[in-house]
Amino acid sequence: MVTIKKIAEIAGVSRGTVDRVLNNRPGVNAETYHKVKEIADKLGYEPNMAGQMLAARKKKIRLGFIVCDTPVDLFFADVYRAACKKAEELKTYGVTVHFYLIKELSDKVIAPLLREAEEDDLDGIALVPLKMSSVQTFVNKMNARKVPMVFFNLDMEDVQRLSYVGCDYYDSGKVAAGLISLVTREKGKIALATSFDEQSPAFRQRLEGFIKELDEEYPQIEIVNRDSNFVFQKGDYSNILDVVKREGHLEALYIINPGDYSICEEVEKLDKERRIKIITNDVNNKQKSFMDRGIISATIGQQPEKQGALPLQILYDFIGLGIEPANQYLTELSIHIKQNIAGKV
Amino acid sequence: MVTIKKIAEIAGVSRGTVDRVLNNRPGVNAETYHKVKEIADKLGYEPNMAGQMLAARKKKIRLGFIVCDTPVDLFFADVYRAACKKAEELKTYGVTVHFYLIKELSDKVIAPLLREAEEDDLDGIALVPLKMSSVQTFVNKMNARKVPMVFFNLDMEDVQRLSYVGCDYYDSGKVAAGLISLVTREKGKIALATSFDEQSPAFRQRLEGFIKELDEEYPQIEIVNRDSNFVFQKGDYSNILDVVKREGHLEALYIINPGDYSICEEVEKLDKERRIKIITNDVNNKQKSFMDRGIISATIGQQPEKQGALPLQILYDFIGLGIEPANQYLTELSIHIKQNIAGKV
DNA sequence: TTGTACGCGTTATCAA
DNA sequence: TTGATAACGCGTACAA
Repeated sequence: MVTIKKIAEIAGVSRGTVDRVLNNRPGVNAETYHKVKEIADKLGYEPNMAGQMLAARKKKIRLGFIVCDTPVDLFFADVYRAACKKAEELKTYGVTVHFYLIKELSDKVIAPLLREAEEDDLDGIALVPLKMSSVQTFVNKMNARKVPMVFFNLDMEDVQRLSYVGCDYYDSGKVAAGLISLVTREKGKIALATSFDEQSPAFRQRLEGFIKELDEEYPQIEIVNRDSNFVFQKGDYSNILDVVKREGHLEALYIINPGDYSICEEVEKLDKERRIKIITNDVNNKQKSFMDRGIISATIGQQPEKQGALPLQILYDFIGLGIEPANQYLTELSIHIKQNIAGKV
Repeated sequence: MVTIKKIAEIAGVSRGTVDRVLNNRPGVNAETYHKVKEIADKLGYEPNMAGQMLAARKKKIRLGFIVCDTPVDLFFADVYRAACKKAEELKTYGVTVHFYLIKELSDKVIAPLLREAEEDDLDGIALVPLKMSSVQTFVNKMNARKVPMVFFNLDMEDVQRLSYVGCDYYDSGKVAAGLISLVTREKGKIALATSFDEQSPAFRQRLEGFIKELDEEYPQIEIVNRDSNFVFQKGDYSNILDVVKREGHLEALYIINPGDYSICEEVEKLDKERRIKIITNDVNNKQKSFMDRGIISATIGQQPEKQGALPLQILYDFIGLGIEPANQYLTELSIHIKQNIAGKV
């Protein structure tokens, strides 16, 4: 194994010099720089993680994790849990993680929380870049301060960020289309439904991928409400139920953003013979019970554990160990049915 | 954070003594032992991994990884690849991994390979406990020598082993039943097919889980060849094809152990209208192409990467860091369709 | 510009 | 039975 010490011996310089070269720190003669660099490259130097971690403890890295924490956001509850676990693990390496819990999705509630985060002078931040003015302002400020940020669950263009951890929503829609093709045997009428979330463009991307895949691969499947009437308001599913009633033989329903999932029960009441197969997103206890009862047929997960843990790991690796992350880490679009959901919730 | 040094200070002894106590090494006065132990417990001492890893390099741990490597075993090719990657990673910690590649599944070929492994005097071994005399003998010998072993892909009862990494085949069969219920809309005729593998009881367990779940949850689905005629011989699919021909309207086919997958093409030739939905196991390039062509509808994966990497990690953690593993680590039964298979192969 | 020395936490070895 | 010390690889503060 190639160590700094070994390189120093071969190059005939001190360990300090080699360290300066490898970490691109100033104060090295150009000639020695090249000599050392060459040897290191040739021997294939890779810093030893154990040593790095041990040394990194002195840095006392402070990270922030901003996430919503409301009874209805079951997905983010899982994310939060995973982040807590990772935070505990990182303690050993001298890292402290500050959590900022969003209790309500309004600028009024979020703004003071983010002000707090600003003042805490963090070394790195993980957050969902919601399309809200308070969040946008915060992101811009942190960018100006050069504080590294990792986005999770949602990406944002035209903004400097270290990395993104989350799913590809367009592909998620395509997977939904594939599932619809399975349960319909590639033909028949189906419908769409979603709640509207102005803070996130995710459902639009899912919709796009879904329609694209269905049109291209399964032309015999007809979406009865593809251009209108698929968005329901919180608690009021009348327009969706009307569609279900109007169409005699609906084979399946893709619920993109189910809200609190009660729409599933409403649809089932209209569908005594259990003809309509419901496909939806994410995995949680409420869904699990609906699956057990045969109300939901399949669901598409997006690894909340990874979305909680990886951003913190990325920030630590970058700040503590100098490891550049990839531009994005896409979570797997896992398919869950009644039989393989047990261990997930 | 609680360190050995801190405990030593509080207890008024040296670090060496604390180390002896924490690692249950002999040569400590009973009284000091209890005093130190108590303090460590009270403060909740957790060994620092970075420190341990740094120190563990001196042990020069030697691990063995025994796996089959033939053109037809696509699943184990993925396992092997993952193990190689993990071995590379472990090099940093002073671990060398010796690979023993089984080129043919016969005692004649395997016996000398395992003899080699015996002589290499390994500190720990990862292998599939095949039901073959050469393997059984080897396992017993290693057990007598108290060499820790981790089994992957297949577990074995009545044998001391450190841990098992692989799927639950019974549950795998249940997931297959769930998929069959999806593609059939819970009714109609389906058929079974599998190649026979005497070295592994896996397909029997899958079969059991499949039938159990189908009988209990989906009584309207009929397995036309549930008691006979579902095992095909290598390259000869006549009995299965006869079943397909005989039954006019087969909705689906569950191929448990597909062999080289060519059976899928044969079935498709008989099924011009693409009525029969094929469900099978594992994920690889051959399958992917069949999925793209619509020949296979869905497949159930069992995380070959995890089966390759985790056994080595477990052995290192145990031998190098003294971390006791769980009794088993079940891999996820992931469902793959055309749309979410891209990144997997 | 370069070298030296210490500390991080754990383990092993040698001395007492 | 115990203590002291060196070593692992890295980062950095300080000295030259």
